[in-house]
Amino acid sequence: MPVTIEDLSNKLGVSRSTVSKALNDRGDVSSQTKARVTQAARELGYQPSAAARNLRRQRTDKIGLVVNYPIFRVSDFLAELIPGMATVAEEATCNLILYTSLAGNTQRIKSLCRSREVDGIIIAWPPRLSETVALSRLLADEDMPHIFLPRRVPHDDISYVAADHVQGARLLTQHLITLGHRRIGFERLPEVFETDHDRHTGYAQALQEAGIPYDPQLVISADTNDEDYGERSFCAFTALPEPPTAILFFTDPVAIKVLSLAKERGMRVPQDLSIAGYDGILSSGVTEPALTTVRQSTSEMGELAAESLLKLITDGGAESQQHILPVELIARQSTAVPGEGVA
Amino acid sequence: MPVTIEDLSNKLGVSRSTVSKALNDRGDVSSQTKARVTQAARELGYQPSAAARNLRRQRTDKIGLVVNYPIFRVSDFLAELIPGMATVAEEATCNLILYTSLAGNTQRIKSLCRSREVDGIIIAWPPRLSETVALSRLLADEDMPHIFLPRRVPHDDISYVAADHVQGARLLTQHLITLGHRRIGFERLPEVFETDHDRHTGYAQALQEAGIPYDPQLVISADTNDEDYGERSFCAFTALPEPPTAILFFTDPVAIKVLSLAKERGMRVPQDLSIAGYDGILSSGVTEPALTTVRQSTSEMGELAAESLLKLITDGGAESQQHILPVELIARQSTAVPGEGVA
DNA sequence: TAGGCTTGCGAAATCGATTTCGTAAGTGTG
DNA sequence: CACACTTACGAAATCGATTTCGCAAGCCTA
Repeated sequence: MPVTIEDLSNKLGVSRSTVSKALNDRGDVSSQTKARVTQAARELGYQPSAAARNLRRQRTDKIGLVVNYPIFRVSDFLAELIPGMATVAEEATCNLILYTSLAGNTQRIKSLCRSREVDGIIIAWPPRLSETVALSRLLADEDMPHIFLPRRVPHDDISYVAADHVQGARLLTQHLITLGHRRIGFERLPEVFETDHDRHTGYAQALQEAGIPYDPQLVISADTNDEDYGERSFCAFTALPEPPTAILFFTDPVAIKVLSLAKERGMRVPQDLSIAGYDGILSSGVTEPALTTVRQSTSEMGELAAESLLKLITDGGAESQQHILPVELIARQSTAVPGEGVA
Repeated sequence: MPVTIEDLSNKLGVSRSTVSKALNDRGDVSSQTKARVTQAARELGYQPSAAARNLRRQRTDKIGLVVNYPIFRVSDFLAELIPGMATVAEEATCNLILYTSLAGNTQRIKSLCRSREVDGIIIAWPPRLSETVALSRLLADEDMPHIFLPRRVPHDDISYVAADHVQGARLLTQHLITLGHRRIGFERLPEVFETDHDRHTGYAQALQEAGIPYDPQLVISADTNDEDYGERSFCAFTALPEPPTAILFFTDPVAIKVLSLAKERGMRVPQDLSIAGYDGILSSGVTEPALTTVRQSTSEMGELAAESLLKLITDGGAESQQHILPVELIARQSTAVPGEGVA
């Protein structure tokens, strides 16, 4: 049995209240007594019971991360997200609890709130906007501080951390235009509402800035019924009467798959076709050719989300936390001047 | 304020004890009362306070994962490990708490034990064997169930989950021998005691089985003072009077780095040199040439660790859990018949 | 009908901390 | 010297559940 505050108070001949106050700097205790208590606590290796403390304080110093496991398992998103998040939390003497089987289950999320086993929740799964809003309302009703990730939410009162996808798509498109491309294919993923919308905006902006007319034929919506949608998008692009000389795919994994697909069909990347991905996953750097992509710093996103949630917790959610992180273009060998190889 | 058991008992006109017993199937309650209580609990959305329950039950239904963040951040190890682990835990109505800043800090680990905020601990950082043993003793003294990952621990009373590295290195070596290699370089990493030892055993076994004499010159200990040790190992191998025709590197990231290094020096892989990695990280599949490697299923490891820890918790640690998971050879294009390219 | 047994429920103790509030001793002031 | 005021401490309430134990009512049996 671990040492309790009672053991300490018995040993010292003072009351439990005094011990507690001494250890928590509550004033109201003479400096000598405090010294004696501190000393004895160290000697006995006293550590307050988390459960007892949580119960009395109505606070757990834990934050929850709700993730959608099947979706994130494929990428290294979690690997980058979690450690930074946990580390930031720990700097505030808080810990991260993982919930991998709550995504989409409103009932169980409500239970989590009522059990009060966390002080706040980070939601990292990509639901539709309507679900996001409904969920946010639910959590607000339960007085549970929360923040969404990694999508922008177009509501003033909902907190989120996201990346600047307008800028991301814009940078990629500009990069291709600078290389001399005029027909640039753009893959859309309408399920991912705000992200898709933002990227499309950035793509259109870059075209307009360069005076290139927007051609709807070059914008193809992926059909995501199964995992192979990348292949179908690719075929749709190449089947065009006048195919693009460069294509922006929605994610790196898809672009990487298309890389080998193109090779199989005897198309050379980047000589015959420039290809770009999105996200900057680790693998994108080691393909042949290495993939041009946009990197969003997932670890920063995690850290910022944790910080913001901690603020929401302490401030009582006075003002919502909305953060858009800058992204970075990583130009590599999968994009080049049309018709030419790498320099 | 959330609904408490008191609210429920008031509303129903029964005592708190009865409510608790009804909801926890403690017998001692008539079926009608139980029905009324259950019904009312559902209506009011009652969920017991985690803190109160933890305090009384002396159990939290939480397990801790202690990781060494800086080391694991580079790979996708965590991304594969954590979700499976968390999911298994959740199937047993348990959750995973992450600790990223405890590795190596004995004092804080002891505090974690005494605060009793978790029922058991999974330790996933690669300390020396001596540290592992000392840590295990400490945890045992604190009555804290625990299990180590991902290394074998040569002590009967210490629980761990690891991969079969004897077999892993053996498979790789056999694969190269089958291709016709006779001079196979082997990179050692002596810090990683058991793992290094096991792999070396597997390497030596395979050589012996094939009747190839063991040449100590072909076995090079990496000098891991900085991150670029892969380059130094590679140079050491190529500087040999009679260099190997194939090299087994200790990890995939190192092997991948060597892939580009070799290319820079005008060596063709696999025609001039076969290269193999170890671990089967995601990136290993997309390099050019794709990397031959040994895959250990990190997700299975996580799941098994969680299961085993849960057993240790319920059984009171009656018998230690020691598991060695099989590994799988993934033969790809970075290895080939010496002098020849891919088929 | 007395005695024993089962059934169903509630009062109270308990888990281990924090926090409120009351009070005795000491200190300073006019 | 009387009176307020500060200082240091402890008794007791509190957080919200679970668990122990005692008791009353109903039932059965001899």
